[in-house]
Amino acid sequence: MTDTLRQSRSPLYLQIAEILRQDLDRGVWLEGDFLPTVSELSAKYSVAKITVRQAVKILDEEGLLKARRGHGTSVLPKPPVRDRLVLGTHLSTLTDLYRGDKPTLKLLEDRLANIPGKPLIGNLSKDGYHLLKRTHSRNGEVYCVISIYFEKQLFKRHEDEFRTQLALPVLLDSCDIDLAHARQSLIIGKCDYNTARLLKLAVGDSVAEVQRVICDTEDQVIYLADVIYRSDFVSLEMDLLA
Amino acid sequence: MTDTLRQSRSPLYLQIAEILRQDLDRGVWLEGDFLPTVSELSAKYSVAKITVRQAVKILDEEGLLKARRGHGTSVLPKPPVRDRLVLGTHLSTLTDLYRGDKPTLKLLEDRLANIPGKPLIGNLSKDGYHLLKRTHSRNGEVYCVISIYFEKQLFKRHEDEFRTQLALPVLLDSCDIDLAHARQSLIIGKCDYNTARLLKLAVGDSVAEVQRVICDTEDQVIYLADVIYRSDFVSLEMDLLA
DNA sequence: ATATAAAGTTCTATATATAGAACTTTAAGA
DNA sequence: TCTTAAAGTTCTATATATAGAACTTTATAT
Repeated sequence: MTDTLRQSRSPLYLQIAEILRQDLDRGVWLEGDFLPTVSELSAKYSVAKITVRQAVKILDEEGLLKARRGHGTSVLPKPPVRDRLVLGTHLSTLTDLYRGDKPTLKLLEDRLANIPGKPLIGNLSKDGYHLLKRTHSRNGEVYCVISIYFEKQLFKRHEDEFRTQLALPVLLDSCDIDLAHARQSLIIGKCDYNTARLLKLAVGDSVAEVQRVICDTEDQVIYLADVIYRSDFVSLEMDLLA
Repeated sequence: MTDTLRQSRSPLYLQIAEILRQDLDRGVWLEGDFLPTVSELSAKYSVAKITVRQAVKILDEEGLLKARRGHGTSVLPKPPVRDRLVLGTHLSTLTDLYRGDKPTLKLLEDRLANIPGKPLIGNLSKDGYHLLKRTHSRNGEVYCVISIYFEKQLFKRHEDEFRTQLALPVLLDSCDIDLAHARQSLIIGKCDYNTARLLKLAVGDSVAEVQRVICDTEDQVIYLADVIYRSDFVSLEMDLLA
């Protein structure tokens, strides 16, 4: 049971920690149970006891386990699970996501900019775009970095609202904005250095990279958001027969 | 520029490699360009030259760069990008995904089983379920592990087809199957040991955990699939105004 | 042929990861 | 109080990660 573990460049103790974390999560052991001893785990995974001990130490530090000499390693009560953000699959549900619980916004960039790359749909405005880049936090935790490109004229008409509120509710609630097409994409990527700093992650940790594009009736992009979410914060759910 | 890097438990050289890989991917350097020298990168990231050299070696091994003494480190042509699987957001598009390019199936388990946990929607059949667990491969690469639970009576009626073909096309094309509700969820998780072996990943690597549930008109679950995709294989795209 | 530039190696050094064994400390039961 | 069980420490050991410096090798320009 070591081929896969030893082929990885990740330290063994981190992998063992992850295996144990997942076993805990899926209920292999319940609160109050004892894990197999360090010696047993060492034999099971064919690694040194110090390696298991280091792994257990991490989980101890995370509040999942309690190791005590002369006693064993016991399972602590599961910490309350932070709810995941359910990314809506319709503009209205996506927008509703924020009505109840507005995150804390922190502005990072506020300037004229061109949309990088090719959008999912639509054509780019010749007037250019206004970029607001900011982080969203909830309970003190930064959970996403969002770069929003507003079509310049649109931005001018709603500047005060866009600067102070979440963008999608503003877009949907404004009578003078004609939304004709909207698409969203998601891929799973890896955190880069700048995003790692903002999201309190390590470089290479997984993130959800989401792009949302909204076009008017002339198929012009009026809103484009590139969002990097911490992967542990998001989930998606959708009706396959809608 | 080292706080974030040194707070991680991941070896520095792996993080530097990831930073460089992402810079390459986003076009900071193009084919034929030279990277900054090992000394320059060492200074930039405040790490030893041997650390940078190890990072560059990984990218050299991946075919992204070519380091030559007396010359520098040049950028090689990007390897062809493997297309991501676009996970449909409607049953029909999801099913069409497979019509054109059937993956290679490898059976892992084939037995009576109960659906673990609570499904997204619907009620569980008292008759129980038949489980087929298998891997899907494309071009020799295993890209997902899928556990499909078929309602027992349904399975009996279509056993030969379910055993040899992809399940969703069978479900949709059969006249005697009444699909009333279908939902899909996705979260981003981490690879466990068993899945790591099957998907040729390391424990802890990111994966997409998808559940699809289909119910009949009596709100009974007739099909439930738990799928673990390699995160680099999947993408989602959806119409937000559908 | 020579000089310069840059990767790569060797050296000395410390820190961390991992291994196995022996020993110590703590906890709990008899 | 004693015994047993299990975590934790210390020891010896090797491997790997990381650091800085000096040196070597290779490639290229002059």
